[in-house]
Amino acid sequence: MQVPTRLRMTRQRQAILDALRKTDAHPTADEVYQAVRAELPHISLGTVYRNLSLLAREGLVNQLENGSGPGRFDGDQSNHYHIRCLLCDRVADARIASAEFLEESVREVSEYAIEGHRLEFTGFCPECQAAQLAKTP
Amino acid sequence: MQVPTRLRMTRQRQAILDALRKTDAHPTADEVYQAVRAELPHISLGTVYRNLSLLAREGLVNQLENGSGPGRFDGDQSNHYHIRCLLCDRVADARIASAEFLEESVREVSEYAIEGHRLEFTGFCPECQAAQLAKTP
DNA sequence: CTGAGAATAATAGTGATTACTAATACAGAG
DNA sequence: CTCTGTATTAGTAATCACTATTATTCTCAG
Repeated sequence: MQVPTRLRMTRQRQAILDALRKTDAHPTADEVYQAVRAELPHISLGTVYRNLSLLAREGLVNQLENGSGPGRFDGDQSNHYHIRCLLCDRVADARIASAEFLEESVREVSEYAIEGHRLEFTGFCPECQAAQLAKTP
Repeated sequence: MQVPTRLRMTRQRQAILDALRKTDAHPTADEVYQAVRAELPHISLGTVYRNLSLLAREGLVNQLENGSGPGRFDGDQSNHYHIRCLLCDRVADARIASAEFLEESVREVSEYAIEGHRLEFTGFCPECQAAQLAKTP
């Protein structure tokens, strides 16, 4: 996928994009900032925020809708749902089929012009399950 | 539904709960604050926030997962999904059947202990649709 | 190469929410 | 009903995530 000619590719922007594509975690802006600082120690947090939303607008990355707490970003462009750990807030991919058909049901009962849906699963990640078991034997 | 004996029912708490149950809108903490001030002019915004999350923890109200912007609350205890207007952020109820069966599909492809799901629809409310039409004839 | 305009670093500001603290009010015991 | 202990409150400060501002620097089309 080529960056549109409108968008200059600066070292900072490239580093942010690389950092996101390198991981299968779903980092927050601050985590991206920490990661990119290894390469560009003088990068500004504002630059990370600006470029993440810019790249999201251009469709090069996805911005996850956050239940609460800081927003998270995903370099994986294929559309898929997410599972969020209720204890550590870690996010993993839920590779199930799209549930777009639900929108049709809503159109039948609502005056709204339905455009899309957000679906996220909640639960406990393997690490936190293990930690819970260790605490209560 | 009786409040657990642990929870004192202060005038402030009761007013917040009443305000939420009286409306079918899905007000933000600040909107609840404005509404309750009609009755209790000296109530503090912090009190509203504290009681809303307390009532949510006790299961007396629901806290909507906010995409972005301020959180919203719902006095309606029956479980149902929501539709959010992409332009004005208004929230309406989407009275379709629960899609709990999706969780089973996720359990098959994930190590996470799935506990629930959050589903929200997005679109344009009747008011904003009309406004859009008026702008581009 | 070079210069116009886009992007950056640093910092200040904003909006939503939470924390703190001294004062107050609720609810059960007497 | 009054007393008393603790939960709760009002008011304010602080925090958190993010956005705006601005002077300076960097990119890249020509």
